[in-house]
Amino acid sequence: MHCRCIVIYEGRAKSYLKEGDYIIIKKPDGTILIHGASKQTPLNFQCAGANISINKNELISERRREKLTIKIIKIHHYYLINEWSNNEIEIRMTENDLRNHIKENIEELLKEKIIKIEEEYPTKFGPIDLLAIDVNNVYHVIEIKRKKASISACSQVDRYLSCINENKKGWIMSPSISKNALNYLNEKNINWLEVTHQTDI
Amino acid sequence: MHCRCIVIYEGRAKSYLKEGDYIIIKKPDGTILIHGASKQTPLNFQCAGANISINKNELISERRREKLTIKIIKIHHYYLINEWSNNEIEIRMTENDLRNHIKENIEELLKEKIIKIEEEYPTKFGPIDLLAIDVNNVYHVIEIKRKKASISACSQVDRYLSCINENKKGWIMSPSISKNALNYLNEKNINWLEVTHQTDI
DNA sequence: AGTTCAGTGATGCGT
DNA sequence: ACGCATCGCTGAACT
Repeated sequence: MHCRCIVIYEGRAKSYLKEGDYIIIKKPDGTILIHGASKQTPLNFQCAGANISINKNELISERRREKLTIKIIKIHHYYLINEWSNNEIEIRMTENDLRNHIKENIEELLKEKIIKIEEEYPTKFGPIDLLAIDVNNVYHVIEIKRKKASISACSQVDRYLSCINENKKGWIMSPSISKNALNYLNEKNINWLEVTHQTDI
Repeated sequence: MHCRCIVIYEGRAKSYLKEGDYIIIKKPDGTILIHGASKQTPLNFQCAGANISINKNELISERRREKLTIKIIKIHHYYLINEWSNNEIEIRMTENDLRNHIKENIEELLKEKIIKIEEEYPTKFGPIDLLAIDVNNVYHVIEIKRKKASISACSQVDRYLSCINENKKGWIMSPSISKNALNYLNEKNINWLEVTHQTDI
């Protein structure tokens, strides 16, 4: 629907969208999107599962503690979508793909004989992406990032290392790493290894 | 536009969206959105700044190293948007709002006489949300989160504290905090203070 | 229902 | 450009 309207939101935050001409999309699952003439993200929205009611020229969408109110002033165009697919998209080159690739080539990457490897190994500070134990009983704590690793990734490894009471070595594996992150690593017992996505799949 | 199509993306990742009936939105800034019948997020998209070309029944959008290809099979409905506002949305209850509130009430919150306070104080590991210096020359390093603080917020404070060579005290101020984060705080010289948003504005 | 984490995150701001 | 932090992040998986 293309219309002139005002949008008010109250919930996790509060927002006010002043009168203008916007595109409003309502999906069968209760999702509402209000799009302006630019940007990928909607100006306002309501997520799936909302209950929609109409009061005169107001469209009200409520969901848990969130309320979206659209005051409709003039409808420019209305279109009802009869055929609308609900297919999922297939995505590759995710962190998971990279992790599988690293796992399969772990001995070559670490240049050690590995006797055990665990994915998402739980610690009290969160799960370690890959924990590899080598033949000398050194624990390799590996954090994987699908794109450039930043300083927060270093802190993650740091926290995980503090949970391991064995001989240990920290690793960040990513296609690239920020300068600050490298500086931080140099002050800690953590290593960075460049890994690339398998794009030929 | 409502149409039957197939969408292929190659860039930061790769994706394939199988033939189906979807809603395609093209914005004046080059943004493209492909929406399925559910979810708030688009199935595929291209961000602002892309160049669009048409080759027979294929719509190709290129931007830096990203290429989105839409193979159009059948157009069910086409609508050209003539009046489309580019207004911005006003949002309140953001982190910035919370920071201002904390800044105004800093002495009451810290229970100290404060002689100097800085916002976004720069360090080599990033900017400190609020740095308050009290009458005893203790540096209070304050990290603010608008909602539940997680363990990464603790690491942030930890990194910032390592940049201060004075008597110092670390703080996280947020409406709530995760269990893991509290565990981490207890092992460090960092405090958590519950603060709430001013919702009456 | 809460919690945690990845994401083609996007977006904005600083250097 | 890169680096960094926020977001009503969303969505998904697990508890």
